[in-house]
Amino acid sequence: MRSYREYCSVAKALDVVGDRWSLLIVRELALRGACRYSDLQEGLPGVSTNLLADRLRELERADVVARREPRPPVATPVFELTEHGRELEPILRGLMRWGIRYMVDGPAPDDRFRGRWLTWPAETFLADHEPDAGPGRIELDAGDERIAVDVEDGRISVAEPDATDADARVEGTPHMLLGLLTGHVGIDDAIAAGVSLDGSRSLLERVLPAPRSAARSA
Amino acid sequence: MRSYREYCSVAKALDVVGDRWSLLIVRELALRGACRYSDLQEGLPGVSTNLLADRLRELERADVVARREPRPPVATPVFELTEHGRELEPILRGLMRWGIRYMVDGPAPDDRFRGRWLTWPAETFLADHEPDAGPGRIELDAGDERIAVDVEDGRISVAEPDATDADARVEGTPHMLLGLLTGHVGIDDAIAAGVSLDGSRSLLERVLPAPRSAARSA
DNA sequence: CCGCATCCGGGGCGATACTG
DNA sequence: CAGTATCGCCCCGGATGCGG
Repeated sequence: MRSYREYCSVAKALDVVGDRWSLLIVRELALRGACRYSDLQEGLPGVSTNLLADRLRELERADVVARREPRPPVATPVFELTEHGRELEPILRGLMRWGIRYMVDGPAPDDRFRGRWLTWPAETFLADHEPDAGPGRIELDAGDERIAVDVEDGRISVAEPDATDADARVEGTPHMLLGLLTGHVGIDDAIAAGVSLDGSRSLLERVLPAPRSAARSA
Repeated sequence: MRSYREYCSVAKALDVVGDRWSLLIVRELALRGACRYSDLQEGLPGVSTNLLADRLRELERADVVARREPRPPVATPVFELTEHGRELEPILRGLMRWGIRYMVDGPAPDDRFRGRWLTWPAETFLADHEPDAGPGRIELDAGDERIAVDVEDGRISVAEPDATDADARVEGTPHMLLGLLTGHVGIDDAIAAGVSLDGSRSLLERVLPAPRSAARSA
């Protein structure tokens, strides 16, 4: 991008990450950790391949992204955030929270979705309201890929689902799952709208936020 | 801007404020409060008039900016942030802090500057290290416009300079003033580099951060 | 197959001129 | 003062090619 040519720190930051796709590339690297070029493509539906290569180069030059060439057995380079790049995460989480209002009405007809994008909403909006109730795991399944929400000692963390079987499994559309996480949809309304809940309902109730104005129960 | 068409809250936020100049317009409105079209032009050197008009329209549609038409005696419309728009301020402050690293080497030859852009750095990096020492005011003058830093009861706030005369006045290049605020330049080095300090040096020392690695004293 | 580089078409962007 | 109008240009997007 052309520089704003302003001696202002906000403008300088945007000179570096204000380009189209740049912050979404950082989002993907922050959510995935180190990953390959094709992983980034999968997590950034809509990006064109030349743009992705261009941005990665620019971000590498600006010390936001580092490219590692693995040892000979593995041939494909791996991209990851530098420490400086990782410092963008709170800003991205801020944008996530700010943008929630544009999500509550559901996706546009041709919006793409990846389950991983629920990670920050889960960590932001969920809370353990019964810290003494012991650990538990909730699996969220929005169709394409699942995430695991771990609840323990008053803390919420998100992991990739592994062999560990969850105490509760919630399956539904991205719109409904996000509505549950943000409190815009209550459990009963979600189930009425097609969400399926297997396992411990009480574990889910333990972490969900209090319903917001738009969420009425039947 | 074209939508990213991703059902992700970060992407949706960038659909709204990811356009070129959009976040800088929000910066200017956050720093100034309600102001006129020409005020925005003055605070956004480099923006073209059609872009500014376009962005203001888009931001108004997205409920980030509100346009008020004053009563007949005053004929010119006034722009201000909505409540939703004001919620971008912590994000902009985060970008400011993140971008500081691109400022420490000084401005590019053709960078523009406005004194108001020192407001957030002052509020971020200064601190009252002697909360019981009584109130004081420091005026920062980078040539084009001044800002007043008020120190009182352990708190730092920035105001526009008025008739109140300051206890200390610091005058110098934007680069040197920012270096002082961030701790990259010590007082003595700043003075040696051409910064002029009138009034209470101790008041300045009371609020400046501890020098960072790059700041050596002579 | 993965990781890009190249090649256009279209539109966002930048600079200037102009008008109520 | 507050924009609108116009016109290039270059960035972006989509498709394709191609070497390792």
